[in-house]
Amino acid sequence: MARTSAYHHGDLRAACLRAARELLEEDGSAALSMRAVARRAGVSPTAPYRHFPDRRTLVSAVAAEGYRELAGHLAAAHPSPSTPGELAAVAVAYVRFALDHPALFRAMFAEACDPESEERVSATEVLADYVRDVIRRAFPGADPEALWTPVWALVHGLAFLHLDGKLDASTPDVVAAQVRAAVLALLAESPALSRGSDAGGR
Amino acid sequence: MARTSAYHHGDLRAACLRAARELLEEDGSAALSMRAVARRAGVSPTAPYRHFPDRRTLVSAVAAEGYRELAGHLAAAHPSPSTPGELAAVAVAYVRFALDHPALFRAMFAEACDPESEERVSATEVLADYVRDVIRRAFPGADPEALWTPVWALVHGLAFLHLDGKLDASTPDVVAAQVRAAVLALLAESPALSRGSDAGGR
DNA sequence: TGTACATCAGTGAACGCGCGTTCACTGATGTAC
DNA sequence: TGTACATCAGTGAACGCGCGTTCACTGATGTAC
Repeated sequence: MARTSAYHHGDLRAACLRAARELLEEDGSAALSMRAVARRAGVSPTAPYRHFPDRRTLVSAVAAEGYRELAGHLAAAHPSPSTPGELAAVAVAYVRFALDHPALFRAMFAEACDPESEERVSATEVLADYVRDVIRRAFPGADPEALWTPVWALVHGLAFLHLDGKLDASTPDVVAAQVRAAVLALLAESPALSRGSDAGGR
Repeated sequence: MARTSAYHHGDLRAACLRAARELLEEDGSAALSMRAVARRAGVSPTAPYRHFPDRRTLVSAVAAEGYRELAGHLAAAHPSPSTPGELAAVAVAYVRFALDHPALFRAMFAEACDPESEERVSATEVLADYVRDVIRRAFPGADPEALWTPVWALVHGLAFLHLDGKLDASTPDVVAAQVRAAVLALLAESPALSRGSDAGGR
């Protein structure tokens, strides 16, 4: 953190990202404008352009931050899940993240995104790798390449359906139970998948 | 279709919906403004307000139309799927619909929606009922209540991940193969699910 | 069949708004000598 | 240690824009008698 005069902000880039996050969480993606960000960062309307060439870039940077945060959140739920039950806990964390940060989650996934933001692309890949890893550990007997897509899709779909009110999301507990049940229903007893799952107690 | 003078449009409501759909498909949800709709319908900027009290209502009406269309599209893929393979075909149709109408699909699912639009809510329920029905037929031995959520979530998640470029969506065939594989990987061989699946040849 | 009138579906001007972005600028910082 | 100057990160006025929505209005339609 730099010592700052009133004129030179010191770390405007970070302040912009923080402001953007707050706007997103408070009022949704429509509220995330360059001007609003500047306003909230206490800076002239054009100052953010020193750090982000345009709005797209800002949004991409926020989204990338979101991916990293999500990854951290999943890891916190269980550092190295190796049973369907532990995997379900990670799934619950994924859905919870979406519900706790709806606008951010949508910015990360549900908005036209520019494929050119390498920061964004690479952050996505980190997430995909994480999923693959979890699969490998939870289902050592199965082909991770064949499994990671459906598992991610299942969890991702649960997140969105809850987010959009298509499923009951009235309390965290209800959501958690639903997610756990859904994951286990599809994963727990399939011989194609669990071949090694209960041997893998880590 | 009513015969119309230049002044009285005749069926402006329908024309607005059509215009909104086109704007959505051509330029995404940001392009769907009341004024743009009016412009495209060849009518003064405020004429649509005769039929839709505000923008939200218009968007909800478009989304509701989308749900009905999606339901029709699924039914067209297979009228009464009763095996995992047939269910997979329906899943492919679901994802295809999303990729063919990305902005519409997002308007239907990925945008803050007003829960007060009964048209919208009831259209969603039709869709949910359809999924339940499919499950009942494809897995007569299983509990449909326990299954319809994860199955819908899986397919829905596949749709979104493809839509957002997180999975390879370069050609329809690639997508179809991926979706089929994902659905079958999770459903085909689970004893908890397929108990009746291959007896149901219909 | 003809007329009076209520209703309905449009018009068009106007409101106030916030937006993204450009531009020429200026104040602060740090480096070379 | 002191000065000259390049660089950098801000400012603030201005651009043109399209938006949602309001309002008082007017032209067309259809119904009652």
